[in-house]
Parts: sequence; structure tokens; C-alpha cells
Amino acid sequence: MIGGVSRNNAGLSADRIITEALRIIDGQGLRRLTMRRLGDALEVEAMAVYHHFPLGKEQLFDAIVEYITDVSRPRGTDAETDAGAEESDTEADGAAEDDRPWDERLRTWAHDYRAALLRHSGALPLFINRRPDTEAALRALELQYAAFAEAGLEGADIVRAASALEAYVTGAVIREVRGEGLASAQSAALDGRFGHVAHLGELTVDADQAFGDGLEALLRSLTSGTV
Amino acid sequence: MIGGVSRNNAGLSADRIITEALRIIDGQGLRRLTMRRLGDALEVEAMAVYHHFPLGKEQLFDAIVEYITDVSRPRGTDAETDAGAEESDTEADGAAEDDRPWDERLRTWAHDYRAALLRHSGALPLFINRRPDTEAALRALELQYAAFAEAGLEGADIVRAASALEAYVTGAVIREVRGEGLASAQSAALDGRFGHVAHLGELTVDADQAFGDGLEALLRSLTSGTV
DNA sequence: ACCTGAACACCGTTCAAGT
DNA sequence: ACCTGAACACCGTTCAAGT
Repeated sequence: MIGGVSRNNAGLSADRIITEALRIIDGQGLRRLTMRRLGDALEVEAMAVYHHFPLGKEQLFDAIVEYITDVSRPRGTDAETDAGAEESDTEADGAAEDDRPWDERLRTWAHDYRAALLRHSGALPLFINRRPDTEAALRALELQYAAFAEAGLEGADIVRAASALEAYVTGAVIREVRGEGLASAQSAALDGRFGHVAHLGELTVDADQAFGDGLEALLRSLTSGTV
Repeated sequence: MIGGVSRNNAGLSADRIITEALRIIDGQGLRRLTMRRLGDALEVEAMAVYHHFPLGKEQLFDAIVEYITDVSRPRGTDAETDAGAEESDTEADGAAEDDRPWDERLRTWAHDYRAALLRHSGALPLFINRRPDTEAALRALELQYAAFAEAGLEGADIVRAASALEAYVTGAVIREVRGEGLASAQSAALDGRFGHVAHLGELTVDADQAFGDGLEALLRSLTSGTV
């Protein structure tokens, strides 16, 4: 970033590659993200990507998942601005101390994580089967463990609560993405059978509201000793 | 199935193709399921598959998802036996009346669905972004709507409850699949930071038990009017 | 109706080469 | 160090042809 741009330096960087890959996924779908198309979008030969991700596409996928998981990263409108060194003023590294109550920290994380997943819902299939031991994932886990500990949980209860919270968010997002517009196409074929589905099929539910309500109920249930 | 086997009839059928595809997915992973490999496993030319799935691989994926979703289908040990016409004696079509209480019906569906997803966890990425308006999915939805109606819910509350239940199962399964063995690799890199993670990282949670407990809590919370 | 065989337009990745 | 260009072993899918 300091030196000049020589002939064979297209200004490629891992961040720029990830951002462009996400633009393709969001705009055209995961299946259309190919190394050659990615190269074209970056105005570079496809094989140049391998210099930044030597292990190939799988490593790029890992990086994309971590990028989305890192909900605390500052985001520009085009996600390409590099001017994001001003977030807390108290900590230099980004590990800012958060002195809000435990439930607000969890609420914020859940809503931010859901928003990130919805924003890049085309990348959702990448999240399955990818081990969550990245920096960003561990940061989120630490946040959750600390919050539930502050709420009074101990030991395995903390682990269970964090599992339930993460499962809730991903499950809710997947249901949201899968079910978009289910009500429209179905009413034709299901006259006699599926009476309840036919009857309730027209109902639409406010997804944001439903997510928020379910989150509150879950947090209550997790920290009240009934589970 | 009635006529004899002529020269150019390898005994291919949609069911046999789906079963073999799932065997490849379960054994080698989704990425290694290619039309050519599938043809080899079926001892047939790859292009023969297109006669049963004219729309190609995407249609095959749809069929695989529906196959897994249909948890009420009778299963042989090798899932290749065709002798499955004896399930209820009262209904011929498979739409057997279930006179158990609503909560037991939901419990059974949730545990069966989880088992099916875990059994074919390699196919999980296929479930995202695939509209759930198949026969099997509608049958499951009808089961859930009817049960929650019997539990006393009405209108949008029924829809929300069914959404929450489905989200719970898929979210729990994905977390289970993702998190397998997280505890092992992490303890190395996270000395100072991530104190809670380091401290709780060795704890293992019984996934079956956790799923059952969470399911009971969810059913209670959904049908007690607190959400 | 059901399957084959060759062909086409892609794909991920390797490797030697350029600057 | 960073990128190019050609090459290799694959893909999914189409299409004409066989029986």
C-alpha cells in the first residue's frame, strides 16, 4: 500500500478479492463464482488469485465465511473503503471493551450476525461443514461466553446457551431465505389435503419482528434456569 | 417394473439414482457427486441420468432434498428395498391418521427430521435457497399446522410456531455439524485473549440430550402464550 | 422408451515464464 | 513479489444415433 504500482502489480489484495467475490455471489449466485469470472471482475488473469490464496477456491471460501462472520468490522457503503481505524478510541486493536449489560451485547451480536447473513445469503451454503475456529468466530464465541457468564450461567450451561443462540440465528435466517414467497405458488395444488396449509398459506409474518420476539424469548429461557 | 429387461434397459429409476447419489454424498462429499461418477456407480453412461432428470443436476438436487425431507417414508437398511407398502393398514396412500396428542406428533417429526439431516449431513448445503414447496415439505407443514392448531394456537401464531420449530431443528443440526471437534484445535492459539473460550473449550455437550431439552423448552414456550 | 458416444463450452489448478 | 499464458484433467449438458 506504500510503494508505487509497478507493471505487474494490479493492486490485488486478499481483501479486494474477497469483496469482489462477494459482489459476484450477491449479484449472480454462488454457482457463478468461478476463478475466471472473478479474475475478469478484478481485471486480472484468473490465476493471479492463486498468489493470494495459494490453496485455491476452498481457501477463498474460508476467507469469505470469516469475512461475513466478522460482524464487528466497520463497513463502508461499498465495502471497499479502507478508512476504518476509528471505532472505539480506547483500544487500538479493535478488541474494544463493551461495558453494556450482557443481554444488550448478545442482542446486538444476534441482530448484526443475522443482518450479515441475510445480506450475503447466497454464501450461506459455505457456512455448513466449515469449522468455526477462525479469529472472527472465536471472537464471537468469547463475546457470548462472557455475556452468559455475566448472566449467571456456569460451565456447560454457558456452552449450551451459546450453542442455542447461534443455532437460533442461523436457523431463523435459513428459514427466512428458504421460505420467501412460499405462500404464492402453493395454493393451486393442495385443495382437499393440507387443509391447514391452504387456510394459513396467505398469512405473512413480519420476519424482523418474529426474529426479535423469538430472540427475546430465547434469551429469557436460557437465563432463567428452565432449560 | 412389469416388463422384461431389454438390451438397453439398465434398470435405472429415479429412486435408484437418488439413492446412489446419496451414497456418494454421504461417503465422499457433495463436491464429488458428479454426473460421470454417478453414472459409474450406477454402471451406466452418465448421460443416462438425464433421461430420468431432464433438467439435469439441479433437478436431481431438488429430488435429493425432497427425499431427505420425507421423513415418514419407510426405510430399509440399504434404502433400496421396494417392499414398503405396509405402514398403517388404515390408509392406502400413506396419509395415515395419527391420533397421538399434538406434542408427541411434533416431537416425533422433529427427532425424525433431525436424524434424517444428520444421516445425510453432506447434503445440507442443498437445503438452503431451495423452495420448500414439495409434497414432502407440504406434508410436514400440514402436520405442524394441525398440531399447533390442536394445541390452541390460531392464525399467524400457528405460522410463527411452525417457523420457529423448523428453524430450531435446522439450526441445531447445522451447529452440530459445524462444531464437531471445535474443542480440539483451538486451545493452542488463544492464550491471553478469549479467556472464557479457553476455559470452557474442553467441555463437551451431549448433542442428543441438548437437542431434546431445547425442543421441550421451545414447545413449551411456543404454546404457553409468552411469545 | 431408454441408453450410448462424441462433442462443446466451460471449470479448477499446475507450471514455466515473464517483469 | 506479483502476475501472465498455455496446458491438463476434469466438469455439465446437447445432440444425433443406436436398439
